[in-house]
Amino acid sequence: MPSPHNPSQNHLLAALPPADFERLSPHLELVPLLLGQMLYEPGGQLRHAYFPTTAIVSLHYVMESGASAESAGVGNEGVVGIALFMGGDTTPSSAVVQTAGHAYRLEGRLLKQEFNRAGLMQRLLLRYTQALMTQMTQTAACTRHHSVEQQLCRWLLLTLDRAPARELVITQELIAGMLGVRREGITQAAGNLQDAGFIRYRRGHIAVLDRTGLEKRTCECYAVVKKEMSRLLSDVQYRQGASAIVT
Amino acid sequence: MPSPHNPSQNHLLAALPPADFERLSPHLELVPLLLGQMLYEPGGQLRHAYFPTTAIVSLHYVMESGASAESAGVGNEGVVGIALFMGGDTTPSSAVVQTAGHAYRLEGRLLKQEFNRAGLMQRLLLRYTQALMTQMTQTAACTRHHSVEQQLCRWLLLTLDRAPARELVITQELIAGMLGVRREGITQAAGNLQDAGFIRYRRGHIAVLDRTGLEKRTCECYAVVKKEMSRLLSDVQYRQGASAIVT
DNA sequence: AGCCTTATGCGCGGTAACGTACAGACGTAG
DNA sequence: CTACGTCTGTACGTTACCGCGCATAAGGCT
Repeated sequence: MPSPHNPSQNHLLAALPPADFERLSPHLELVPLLLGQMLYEPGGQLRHAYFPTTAIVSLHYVMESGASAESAGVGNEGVVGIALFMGGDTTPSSAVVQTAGHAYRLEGRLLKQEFNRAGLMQRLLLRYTQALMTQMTQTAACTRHHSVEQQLCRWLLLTLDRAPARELVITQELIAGMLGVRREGITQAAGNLQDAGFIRYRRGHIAVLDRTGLEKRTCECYAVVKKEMSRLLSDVQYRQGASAIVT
Repeated sequence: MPSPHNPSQNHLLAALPPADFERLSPHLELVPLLLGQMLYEPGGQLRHAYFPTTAIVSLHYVMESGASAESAGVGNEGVVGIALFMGGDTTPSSAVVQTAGHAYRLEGRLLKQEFNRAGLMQRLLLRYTQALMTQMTQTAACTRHHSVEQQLCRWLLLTLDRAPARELVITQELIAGMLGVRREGITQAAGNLQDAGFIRYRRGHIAVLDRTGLEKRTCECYAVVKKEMSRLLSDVQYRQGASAIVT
């Protein structure tokens, strides 16, 4: 009986040609990621890169005052630890597990090595990084010009796209931390969405009932990020389909 | 009598070892960048990369509503056209000249080629890209949590660091567009700073009289970006000093 | 079952920034 | 040197979000 876990659940890993995959595979270690766990601290030396499968990780900056704001999220479409191959080795922002689940981790040294082969993995990582930048830019613009409710819709949709189920396990308090707003602001916005019949929630669980409704209520930012992601990573998604064979 | 312009005025170009520089140098074309000029449109194919010397370029996203927000600025410490070597070829955001001046431009194809040599230029470009991401993250957080006045201070300082003079040529209207706020908001904040004796301005000109004052009045975001820039690009700055010899 | 932690709901006053409208002031062009 | 366009100052009501405080309820734990 095979494990339900498989590196191909991560799109980047799934997109690798067999030869590259075989080379990395022995070094991929399945690790559980717990809610709230900090994968790396601001300024701390990165040891591993994480390729999420079912987990979702949030990249964000925490201010001196304790206030915080997410700049981007990472799910099974990407990897946590960009700085390893970008050459900075660390960043001033932190990576925190936003949805518990699993990831495959790889020693930083090996990721760098693989990157420097200048093969498909390098191309994938660079294109993924660009997608990440789009997310960051869009987050900044959205923060500036859109309402909390619109931002909540955007966040729910982006998270849902990465989540294995249609129910998210997260408190309003945590969502508030991601968006950098008050908890009460989320309570109110979520209340509106529930009244509209788009979502239903209870103590740390949010079920999405009507995706289309959320898409209508959110701002353009969701679509921009989504479109750019699929443009940049389209071949990644294609190959992911093929990965079932490998399994 | 030599031209006052020199590729080494751009830190990335200045940091190249002579061999690499000689290879690129014949293809570097000095171009004037006019205020408001759009170097590339959202989604448009990038043809050239631009290495600013005296010009400053703003990367920002323009919403459907016409509202906009800057995600990062690029001066002589960097390059405009990251997407060329990241593999996406284009981005949903645009690049607009924020301070008129000059830049050296290089055909996209040649930049890609140089990047793929996997030499120092690649390392520089990647580290610069990481610095850019820090700027984006910080902009998002700053937008969320800090006042218009603090953001104005941050913006002035970052711009000043890239400007050749201590007087900036820009209207309040344009600054408002960068920060994504109302023009009146800038008028008010700038008025405060002038009353405090930190700046003096008149119709499109802003002279900075007291840097230290601005630094005291701004938020932590300026320091974070600045520090990360110098950490990631320290050897770049070092070599820039040496470039005087080449001149 | 009952308790106790933790998540959510709600109200109130405060405020920063918005949208709009208009007046003055600068400086270039004619 | 006059006129006009552009940039800046000011003032209004409006709004979204904040900060605080507390009430209520849900659900895990013993």
